[in-house]
Amino acid sequence: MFAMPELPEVERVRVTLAKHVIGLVVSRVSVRRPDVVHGPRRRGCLLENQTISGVERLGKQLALVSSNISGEPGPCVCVHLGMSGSLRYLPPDSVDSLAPHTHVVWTLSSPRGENGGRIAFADARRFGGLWTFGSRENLVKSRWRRLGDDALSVSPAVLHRRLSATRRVVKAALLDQAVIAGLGNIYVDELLFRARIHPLAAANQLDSAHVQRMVRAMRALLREAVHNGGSSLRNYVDADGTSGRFQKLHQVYGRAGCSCVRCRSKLEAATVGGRATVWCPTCQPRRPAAAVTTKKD
DNA sequence: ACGATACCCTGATGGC
DNA sequence: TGCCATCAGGGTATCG
Repeated sequence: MFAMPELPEVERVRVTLAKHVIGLVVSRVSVRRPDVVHGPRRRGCLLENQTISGVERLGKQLALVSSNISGEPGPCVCVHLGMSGSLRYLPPDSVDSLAPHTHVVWTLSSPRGENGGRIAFADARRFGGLWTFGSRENLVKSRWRRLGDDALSVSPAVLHRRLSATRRVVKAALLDQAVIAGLGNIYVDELLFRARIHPLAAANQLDSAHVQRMVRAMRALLREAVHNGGSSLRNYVDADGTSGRFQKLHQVYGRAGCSCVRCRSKLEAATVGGRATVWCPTCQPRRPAAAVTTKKD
């Protein structure tokens, strides 16, 4: 348990960072730990002398998108925060020394050359990293092509199709970023609880009503989490250094053995898909379809 | 094709 | 107080 940035936390970083850096020029890049940077390393690949034109997100991954001085598309850096990564904006007047494990620092200036502050990428465990691309299009065509649709915008039909194609248990499938992008251990447990689906239910046994319920619960959950600044379990902060509050609203994650907020049953726990998993045995029946309809058995 | 497992890595935690 | 084993987890790789 550390920062664990999932979709809501990464979205907060995206918004808070974009607010400060769009339109600024990268005047210098300092790579303090070269092994966190993957992909081409030619000059400019880390956005030197480029203007930051956008900060995008797909699932848990971010992209700093640039354009050159004439506004033509420039290189692009994909940022994955992994378990413990952070991307902070440090304003021009900031006197704070860099956080421990800061691996890359972008120094920014306004188009007129005034001090524009800095962006700092830090990642203690180094499960995250940076990937360079010649253009945004290259990122989307290669690395991001391997990801499923974003959890905030996936349609029930698409998710249903993806889930129907795997015999894994639903929790394992939802954690797979190629199935759906953005969910991690916390939000999968929370959304399955809200949708009243057992984490060990077979993904390909869910009917369209289940998936529809799941998508509805997922959107509501993720939006609430974003609006609450995400979940800060140890030290997650957004680009401004602000912590989230959503951890106080978790209904099952981290509550193994506690009573269900809905029915007071004792929450159960097990390892599923290699991850600690908590659910309510009453609210989340093992066979969602059978629970109401089946008479004989 | 899938599950199980190991690995990467560091900091927080609990036991002694 | 201090040491040490344990745990946490996103993603990838490997084996069965």
